[in-house]
Amino acid sequence: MDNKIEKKILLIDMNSYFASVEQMCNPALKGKPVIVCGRGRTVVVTASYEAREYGIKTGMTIPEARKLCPNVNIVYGNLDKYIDTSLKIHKIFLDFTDRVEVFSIDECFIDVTDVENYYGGAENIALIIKRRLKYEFGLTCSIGIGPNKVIAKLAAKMKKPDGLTIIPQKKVQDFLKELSIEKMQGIGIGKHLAEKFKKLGINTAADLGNADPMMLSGYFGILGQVYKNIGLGIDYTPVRSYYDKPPVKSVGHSYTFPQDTNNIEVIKSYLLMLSEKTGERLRYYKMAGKTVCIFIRFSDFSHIMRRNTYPHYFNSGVEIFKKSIEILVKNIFPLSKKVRLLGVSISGLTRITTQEYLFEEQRKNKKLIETVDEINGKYGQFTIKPLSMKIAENFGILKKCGVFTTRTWKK
DNA sequence: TCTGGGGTCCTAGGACCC
DNA sequence: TCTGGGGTCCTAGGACCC
Repeated sequence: MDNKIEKKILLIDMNSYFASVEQMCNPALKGKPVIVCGRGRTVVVTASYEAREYGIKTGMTIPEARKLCPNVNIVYGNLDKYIDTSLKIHKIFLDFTDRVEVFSIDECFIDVTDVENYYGGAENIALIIKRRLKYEFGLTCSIGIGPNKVIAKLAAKMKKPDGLTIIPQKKVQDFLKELSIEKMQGIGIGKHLAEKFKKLGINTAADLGNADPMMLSGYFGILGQVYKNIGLGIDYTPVRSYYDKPPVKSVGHSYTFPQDTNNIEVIKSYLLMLSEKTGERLRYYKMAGKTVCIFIRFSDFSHIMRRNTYPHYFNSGVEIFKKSIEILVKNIFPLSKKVRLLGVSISGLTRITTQEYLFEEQRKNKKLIETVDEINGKYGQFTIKPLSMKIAENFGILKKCGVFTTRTWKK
């Protein structure tokens, strides 16, 4: 790169975000062990730092968490609330620059290179952000500052909660020398890869940077060079503007049954529900797709994925459902094992305008679908629902398991 | 009361066309 | 009148992220 100015990139990582938002909304939970989870057969999605002190971690089952801390407060997650809070938090970042890239619901990169001088430097910006988050939301975050996104991300992980870690360019090499390969999770080097690297004698980030490129490309193909760059602390990917969002590539929903099942009628009913949810969200995004993918996890945790691409685009729940059934009948039925989880997703997406409802049936249904979406958007998902979904309800398990939670797709 | 749900990207291999 | 190669699209599956 011929750019000689050292970039100043922040990664803001909200600490135990979902649990902290719950504590902020309900003062009775403050200072107490809290876990946020879904309904049904679920796991801990986020644990507050008080809960972590008992050894509770993300991904644990609820009974496991209870065993470690019998008095743990269990909260059912409310994604809308977390999204709304996120959007408000982003406004703080946008006060400095629009170079704010949303990395996930609780993480943002901010490139302050061009504006840091107005605020007394990047570190000062980080301190202002921390103060405002604490004062305006009662939330803490860990911030990493580095010359690129990879280093900023790694730096943010150094101190949690409420940390601030700065790694300027001149300190990068020392930092990488100390960094074990397991601590590089979150930047594309997961558990499997870390193990593979260790077998090759690569134990630190610096080892990865010094590894023979031919050897790396022999094992990992074109990704070899990518890994080497990570090990060298090199990363040229820019921080995108907040207003320049990459297009959605796929949309889908999945559901774990309360009990494993091989009842075809039950499976079909849930498939319809998942298809409707997927269609509703596609329409919210003003998109349509032509590839339908069915994912099934069996009771023994093996899985199967089958997809099919169709010649035209569609976004109605019923159409997604019909295609899904086709795929099931052709590729998956008869079932050899009971089904644990069922997922539907649609890809091969395109943006659509009103005129692009190409097919007669879709055009006829368009008004009806729009009306139903409007009512469901106002009064909650599945206020109006297809008759056949009643089948699943008759099994008395849909409502119990929170399938009918209201979800609107703001942003 | 063992193991969620939402995504992205990459690869290998096959079909098909020129 | 034998045989290859490039390009593109598609599918299945895996690794990875939060």
